[in-house]
Amino acid sequence: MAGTPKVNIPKDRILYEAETLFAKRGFYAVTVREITHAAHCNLAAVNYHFGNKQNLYMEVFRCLWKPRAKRILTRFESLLAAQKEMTLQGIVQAVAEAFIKGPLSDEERLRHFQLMIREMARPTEAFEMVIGDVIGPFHGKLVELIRPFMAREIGQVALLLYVQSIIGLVIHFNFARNPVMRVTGMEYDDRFKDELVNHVIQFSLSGLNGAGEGGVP
Amino acid sequence: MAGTPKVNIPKDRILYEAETLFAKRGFYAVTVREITHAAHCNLAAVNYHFGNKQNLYMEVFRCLWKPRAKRILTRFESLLAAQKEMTLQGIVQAVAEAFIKGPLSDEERLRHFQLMIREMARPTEAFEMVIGDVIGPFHGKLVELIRPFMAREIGQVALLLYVQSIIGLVIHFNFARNPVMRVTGMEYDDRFKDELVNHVIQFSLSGLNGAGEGGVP
DNA sequence: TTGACATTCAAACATTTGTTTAATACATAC
DNA sequence: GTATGTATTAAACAAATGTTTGAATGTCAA
Repeated sequence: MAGTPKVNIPKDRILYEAETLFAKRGFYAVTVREITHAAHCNLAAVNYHFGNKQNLYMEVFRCLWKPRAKRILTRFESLLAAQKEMTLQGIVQAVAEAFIKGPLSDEERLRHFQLMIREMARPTEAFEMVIGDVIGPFHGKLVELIRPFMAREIGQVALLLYVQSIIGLVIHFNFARNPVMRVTGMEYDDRFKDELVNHVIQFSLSGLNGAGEGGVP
Repeated sequence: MAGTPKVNIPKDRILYEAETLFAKRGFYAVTVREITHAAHCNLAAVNYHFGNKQNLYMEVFRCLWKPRAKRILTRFESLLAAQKEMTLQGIVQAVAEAFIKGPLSDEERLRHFQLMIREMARPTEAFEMVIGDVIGPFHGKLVELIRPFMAREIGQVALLLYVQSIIGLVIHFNFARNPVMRVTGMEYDDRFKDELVNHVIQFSLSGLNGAGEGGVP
């Protein structure tokens, strides 16, 4: 059952198993029968509780994905608040830690980003929510946080691209596990995730020119 | 028909339309009937020419995806060869240009990376080819190109992560068009792609600390 | 022209799919 | 205990899916 859900009413079990399967294989590759079987309930339960398969998918985003995204952002905020003074490094560090280590279990984080990537690859109704309610606001906040540290003559688009790059990095290292593990030969254990966080900070701040100067002071 | 294929024998039309649809919507969301209809041929043609749907998917990677990947890498090589002396900036510039502008049409590039991302999200038989024959070797080559420029004390894993980050950036800006366009408000036209290339170079070399110093000299 | 082969076609096939139904079980309030 | 509304179940349904079939069509050398 892969993790077992907290609550044990069938509706919640369906939501949980549906998210796991949708994340792993995508909407069309998963059948309602698979979901209900994994959730140990009757085939008709999906239509009874959620109307139809499509709506179950949306409910997964509303009830599980979005709250989880909020948890990540809350972690980001508290990491930020814990710092004595606002620095560029502190901001990037908070992003990297919240996204790469964060408040989620490893399996949960993978699920989370796989669902997100699927929406980016093929936007559905859920895309509006993902971008409008989560990524967009977070991106905006990050822009305002970073702007004061940038040289005055930097353009608005340039600033946006910097923020996009940081986000792109953490998404990449969360999502592209398979290739990353293949080419680095590393497992995604705690040690490696620490290494990833330090790397994202280093790379985002100084890029290749700062490489080899030793990680975070 | 979205672009129309070069060759006009049914087998090639099927391959072309299949790739377009698979990239856009994924394997399971696309039906054999859709493919053959788009390719203006009979339903049975897929099974006659390719045996079954699964094998058609693999043939798309073998006959269209891999050669296209090779074209990108060839462009990378020639961009590299065109430079007087090997510099860090020259290497990153060659990567960024090959991947973001490159030898492909805009639509072709999008197709290319969408298929790749789908394999990363859910590896199939094609994943072995994508990683083993294309990404892996390219990654390895990039590592060796960049290694001489790094500080001596840099670790092997750290070096791999730097290379992964560069690749991650170009993938992100190619793949995550929808969110990037949403948050930046920009279209993926030639001007913006130039801006992207310059940004990737800037960010990969100096990160945030180099931001606002003006683009490539 | 004939014969042999490759290709195309409409139709049918067997499964699988999401969804619905109608009967049953379960709970809670009166 | 009975009634009422909710939840679960097995079974059926209609539509869609990948695949197969066998006849028809085209191609080209002898």
